[in-house]
Amino acid sequence: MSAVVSRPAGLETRRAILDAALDLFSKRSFDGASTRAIAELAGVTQPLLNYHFAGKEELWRAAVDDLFERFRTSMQRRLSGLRGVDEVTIAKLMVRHFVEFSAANPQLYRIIMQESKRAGGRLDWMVETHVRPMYENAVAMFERLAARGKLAPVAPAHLYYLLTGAGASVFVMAPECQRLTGVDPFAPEFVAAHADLVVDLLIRATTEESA
Amino acid sequence: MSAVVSRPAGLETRRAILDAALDLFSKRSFDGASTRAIAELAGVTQPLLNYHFAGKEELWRAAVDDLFERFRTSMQRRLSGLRGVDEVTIAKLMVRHFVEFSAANPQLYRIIMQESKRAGGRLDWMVETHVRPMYENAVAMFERLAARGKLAPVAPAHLYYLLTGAGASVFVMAPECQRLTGVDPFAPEFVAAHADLVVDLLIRATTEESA
DNA sequence: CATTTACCTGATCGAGCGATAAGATTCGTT
DNA sequence: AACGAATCTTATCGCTCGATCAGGTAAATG
Repeated sequence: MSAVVSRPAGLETRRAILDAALDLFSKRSFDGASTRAIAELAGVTQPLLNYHFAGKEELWRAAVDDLFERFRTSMQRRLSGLRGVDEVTIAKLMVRHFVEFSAANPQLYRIIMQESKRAGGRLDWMVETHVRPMYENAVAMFERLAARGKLAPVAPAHLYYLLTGAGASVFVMAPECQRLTGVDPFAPEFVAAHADLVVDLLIRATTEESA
Repeated sequence: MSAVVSRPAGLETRRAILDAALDLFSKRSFDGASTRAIAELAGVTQPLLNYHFAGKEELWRAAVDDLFERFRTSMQRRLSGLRGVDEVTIAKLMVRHFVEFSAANPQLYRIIMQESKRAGGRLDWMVETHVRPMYENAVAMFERLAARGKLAPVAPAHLYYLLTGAGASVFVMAPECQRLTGVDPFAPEFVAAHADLVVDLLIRATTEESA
């Protein structure tokens, strides 16, 4: 029974709740993020979450929907108007965008990793609703690269987790990285260098070079 | 006030509690794993956890100690008696062992990733007690490889998170991998192939080959 | 055999959890 | 200005959490 949003104040509040929920769900996990903490961060009272969303689980789903939607649209925007461009270049752009998005929105892979550790309803829903389309895009990219000899002919499961793990882990674990190495992984130069590394690792540079 | 363990039954119970705690802490996070659930999985009653350990936090620390200790000893055993062997071969063995250990004990990187998302006392303790020594070993390995031209001269923070993320993520996220791709990442052939891939990615094969 | 002490359990505490009910308030509509 | 729906709050429910306590059982010790 999510409310019929029809006034600007309601939309703003919804937005604030979603942002707070993403922050706390991603850092503290589903169980560790209390609805009271989310409400406080959003600047509202706790029962209001149940007015805008049907319950904690549905708030989580709405927040995850919002985050994946942002990833999809940003990727589409990045790749729009590149119809004639070389496929290897497009693949590099896709990988680079994934790394950059993971740096700007570490919540995405924090939540994915959190839920992926344990079988259950939330994982099932997330995989079928959001992860599988992402995965199939990645697999199609792997196949285009393999057809051009730019990728070892390995099962896509290896490449997918290799790529996402290598590209997103630093940002997922940013507080540890900061404390362990003294380096801020969100610094623009670090993000750029990391994206370069991941691109180079995945796509063996042979002769041509782009982006 | 951890008890002075001096009878075999106590040691066995301690072991069962630690195993249950590792399983649930790693899958459900610190907050999500209730002491009652841990006790039930260990086959004991809940107040017994407070007899053997001073509280939830200290149980967590004991479990994490145990896990890192297992990693250290298994790595030492793997590398013992290799004093004269080529350093590149040793590096490959280290990376391979890391991947294989992450497959056999996904709890390690599940817990590391969980705690690394959020600054706090548990992260501080874990980094200074366990992660930093591991990291320094890795950095020393990177430097030996770079000195032989086997590694791009990149800041160790990049390489460390690249390596660990690429090597451990599949196993951390095994339930998702199973559902998403139908592949069981714990199957021996998958583990071996993944280790090969990570080794090849990190250490650019030039001419020689070993292990 | 009696005593001590390590090991373990049942009962229960206060605190925090997610959720709901009832009512106040705000704002677009007429 | 008045009405009604949308928005938000205060108070409170039942439940589970981690922790404590008093007591029971069993094994090693003298």
